[in-house]
Amino acid sequence: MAKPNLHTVAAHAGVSIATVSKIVNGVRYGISEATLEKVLASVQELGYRPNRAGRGLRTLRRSIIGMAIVDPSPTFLADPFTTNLVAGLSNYLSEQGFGLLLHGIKPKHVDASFLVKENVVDGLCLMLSGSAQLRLQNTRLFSTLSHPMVVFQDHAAEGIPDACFVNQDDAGAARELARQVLARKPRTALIVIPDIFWPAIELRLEAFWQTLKPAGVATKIIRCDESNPMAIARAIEDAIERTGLPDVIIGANDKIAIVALHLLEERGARVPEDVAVTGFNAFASNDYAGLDLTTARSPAYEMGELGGKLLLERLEAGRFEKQEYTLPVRIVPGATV
Amino acid sequence: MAKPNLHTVAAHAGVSIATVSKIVNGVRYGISEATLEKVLASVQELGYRPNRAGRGLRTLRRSIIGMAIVDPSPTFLADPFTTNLVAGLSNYLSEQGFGLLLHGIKPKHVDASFLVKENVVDGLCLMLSGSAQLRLQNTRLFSTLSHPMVVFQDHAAEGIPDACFVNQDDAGAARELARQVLARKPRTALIVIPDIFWPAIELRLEAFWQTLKPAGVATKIIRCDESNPMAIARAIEDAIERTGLPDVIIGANDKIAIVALHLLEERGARVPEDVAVTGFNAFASNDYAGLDLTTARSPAYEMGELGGKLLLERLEAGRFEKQEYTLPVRIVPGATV
DNA sequence: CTGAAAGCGCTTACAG
DNA sequence: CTGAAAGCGCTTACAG
Repeated sequence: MAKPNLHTVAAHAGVSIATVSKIVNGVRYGISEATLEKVLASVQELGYRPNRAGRGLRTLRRSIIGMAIVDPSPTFLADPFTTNLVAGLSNYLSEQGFGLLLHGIKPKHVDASFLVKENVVDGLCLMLSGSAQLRLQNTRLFSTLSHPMVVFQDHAAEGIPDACFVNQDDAGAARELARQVLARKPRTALIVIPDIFWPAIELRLEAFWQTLKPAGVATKIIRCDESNPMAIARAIEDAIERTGLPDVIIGANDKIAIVALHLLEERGARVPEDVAVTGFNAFASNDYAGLDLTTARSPAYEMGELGGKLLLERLEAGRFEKQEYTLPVRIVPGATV
Repeated sequence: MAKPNLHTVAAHAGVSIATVSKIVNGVRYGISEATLEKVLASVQELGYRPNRAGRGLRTLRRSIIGMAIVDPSPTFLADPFTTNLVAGLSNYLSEQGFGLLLHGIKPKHVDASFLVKENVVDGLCLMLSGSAQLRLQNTRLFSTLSHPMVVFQDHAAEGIPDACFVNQDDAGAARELARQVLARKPRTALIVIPDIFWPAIELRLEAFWQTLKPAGVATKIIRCDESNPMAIARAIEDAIERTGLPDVIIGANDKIAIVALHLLEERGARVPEDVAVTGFNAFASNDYAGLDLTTARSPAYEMGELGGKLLLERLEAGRFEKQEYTLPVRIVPGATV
């Protein structure tokens, strides 16, 4: 049996499609009680559900927001930051009757995405990995689509109109963590970051560096494949072999810090007496490690909600009020510094 | 500047909209070389992107699949099982030019979801928590929408037409884990499961029980809020207080097993000599714990891909070929049994 | 090889 | 209070 449409319902109730349309859309003025009841009964009986393609065509609004996550990994949702952000965004949009079209895209294939090639959404949310240059290039590409955009974890750039940037205060929290570390008067520090470029990581790195350097701390930076705990451990081991045990190990995120803690335990180094350790972007999922890590808690879920809110307000108002928002990141004092 | 449509492009190229439509859709027969070039140039120059609402209305196909995750938690994406499944599904659909509309729904609010109230998608993927009765009720509700459905981690039921069920072999893997545990000749076992109802958990529980019971193992089952490591630890502590240290602790998933391992270490119990421990649904994200846990690796990503494939084949063929698929779950031998 | 025309399901300004 | 009609952007069978 074919799906009922406005005509089916109108015929069943003995009224015009215009009347059914009004009632289905909640218009109640200028509708007689009798008609209302008849139509509502028919809708119920036939199981009518409005086809969004029809409404979308008529109103040129589809009530769908696209979320493009540009990430080289197929498990682009693996990171709890992404997961929490998407959950916050999706829940907010759902409450407002909007759908979230989720799309993980490889950095090299952005132009092949149907979000780019076709006109499917009312607005776009973006989260991009890659070097600043590649990110800018991809952001420009998305911006040619003339959809309002909310970009997460990146900073405003020239020539990106109708966009709003939503960040967490990576630099501020990294500075604060570094300051706490400095209280231990370290002489050497090892900063461990992922080999994939993420803008937030670069910001943290910069803030760590700018705080430790002037204090005279000899700081070394190493990169590793953070999707693999073995690779993280090997990278840290290597660094220790070469330059000895540092006074501090700063993980660019909690995963890295957790691997560092296990490795230090194996080597019999005391934390924080011999080596202090910090993480970043704490999420509930890390609590299972049972480690009392000094770290910073990410407001990823709230960022998702805020991004959704800003995008829907933009759709309403015709423009973004502010170009950039930065959410505070709370330091989680632990036992590792 | 308004978005270009078929008319804009047709006017620019000096042809009819029918011709532009054909060319944009890749039709190449019966099109002269000159026309092809002219139109392609106009498309390029104007930055034309077909509006899916228009095509969708005409073809009654929207190339969008809905994924409904019925979960009481707002962070419905927190579990790595869900995350991997969604990534596999989303990637498969993207490759085929389909979009994934993601929607986390509270069990009590299913009928308020726009996936239910409106006609937005070509097909539906479902993942449901809750008691068997509540799940069946919600599955029935979704099935009244007459969309083809792929249901993950649940079993075929009466009165759900046009649906296909995709599972992992929870029972088989649980039986195998229990058998390995039995090799240690345990007399007592503690099974720890989440207090939220998930069908997969029930299946594992049943399989553990059916394997341990006939072997004469005194088996106790406790429930806990697995979203909170403290709550897990407290529940296990309580059980140990009451009935002493069991010979085996069986976690319904890896999170629970990891908390159990930390707790046993604190108590000075040796693993596996004093207490053997098993987990379930291992994912890369758990490797960071640095524990060599005996567990089972979930094919969640592959389940997502398979679900997407089955749904698109169903759209093509008009019906599902098989009603149920069960993917194997590989045991990961560790050092905790 | 090309285009005119019908129609997918819906909303809305307007006439009655 | 109700409905006829136009039109959103597109595809497709058909005529030329």
